[in-house]
Amino acid sequence: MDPGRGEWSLYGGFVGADESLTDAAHRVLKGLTGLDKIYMRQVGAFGDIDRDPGERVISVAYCALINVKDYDDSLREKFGLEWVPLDKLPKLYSDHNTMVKDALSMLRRHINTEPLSFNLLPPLFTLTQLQHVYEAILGYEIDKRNFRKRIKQIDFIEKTNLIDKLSSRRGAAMYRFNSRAYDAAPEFKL
Amino acid sequence: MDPGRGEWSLYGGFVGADESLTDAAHRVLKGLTGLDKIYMRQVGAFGDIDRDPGERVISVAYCALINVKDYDDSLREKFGLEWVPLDKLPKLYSDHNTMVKDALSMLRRHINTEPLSFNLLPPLFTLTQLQHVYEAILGYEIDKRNFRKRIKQIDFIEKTNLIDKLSSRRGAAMYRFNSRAYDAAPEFKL
DNA sequence: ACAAAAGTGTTCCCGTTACACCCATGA
DNA sequence: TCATGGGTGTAACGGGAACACTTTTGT
Repeated sequence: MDPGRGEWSLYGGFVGADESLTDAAHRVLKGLTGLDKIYMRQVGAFGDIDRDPGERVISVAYCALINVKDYDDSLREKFGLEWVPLDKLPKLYSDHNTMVKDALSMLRRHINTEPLSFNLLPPLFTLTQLQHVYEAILGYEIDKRNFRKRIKQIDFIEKTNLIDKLSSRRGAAMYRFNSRAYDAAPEFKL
Repeated sequence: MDPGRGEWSLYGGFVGADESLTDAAHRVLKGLTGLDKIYMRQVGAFGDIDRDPGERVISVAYCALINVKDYDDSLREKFGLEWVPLDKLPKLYSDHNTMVKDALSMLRRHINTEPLSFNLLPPLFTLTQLQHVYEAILGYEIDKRNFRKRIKQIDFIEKTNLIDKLSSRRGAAMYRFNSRAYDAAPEFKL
């Protein structure tokens, strides 16, 4: 968002006396996007003295994954927010660039350990869509055959009988994240 | 430490209005141990509402590596502290067990990426000592030959001509961490 | 017919692991 | 001489990366 300080910044809020950090993060996110029950992880606490020229502020950054498709754009305009591609990220206010950097490396570290990707996809998705999510998060391209080989080994990504005819002439099989199978399996490694 | 609540807890302190989180962590550690310029990393912020039954407290946990040999034991008694082996760690106050767990997994994740180990060793050390540090942090035993093979590839761990005659009859070559070489090398991976 | 995306196996390479014996020395 | 820890090489394995062509169908 643009708070009028001459630099863009991440959106934030204050923690209420009777809510946890996690609750506060979800509250802020919900107010901003209308979305709830979302993948969200703490990035870390930022506590340099002069991070905010006004008063002393300690911030705890959180990282959430939301699908822009689910997002009500009128909220964006209402709050003066902009979506920015990571490779076009400008210099941000204070230490916010560090927050983004830390969040991103956390995402990359977790993508093979936690079912992140499904927060960015509709309930039914094609393997190509899933691969695009991986490539977006990792920042490089993946070999299609190797990727599909890996996915096939994961038992909580289920193939359905449905065919998506929108994205290609031939049609692509649609897959589904089976959260029941995921919860049952103690072995992570996506 | 034992704050008299009936449960052991980690040691903490409050952040001053004119010091950063990092500075506060170092200050507390120094007051407690006399040690400074120590490897220290933030573990995370802990913000549940009822973590402290008294008043609302948000804690930011830090993890430091200190060599007990460097530690003045009179400080320990003065503050009522105890060193506890991880496998004997009791149930701690509030969410402090989570802090320890998170700190440990962070250490394990970083041991191959950052020169952690040297904070736990004297300036000159034998390969067996270094291996013991690895085993202590990772929590399992490592094959001696494979370990030494890996270490040999690392150019910022230097063999010296000095021989340690204390730990064995035969004597073991002593090694040194070359911080100059480390800073010069952009490739991490210890 | 052709354009556009879906789908499919094999080979190679490299890093990790497993594994056992001789050496030097002080007591 | 023997007990103690120091020091060394090789073979098997497995996961990851590279790589190209056929299929389906709407236009």
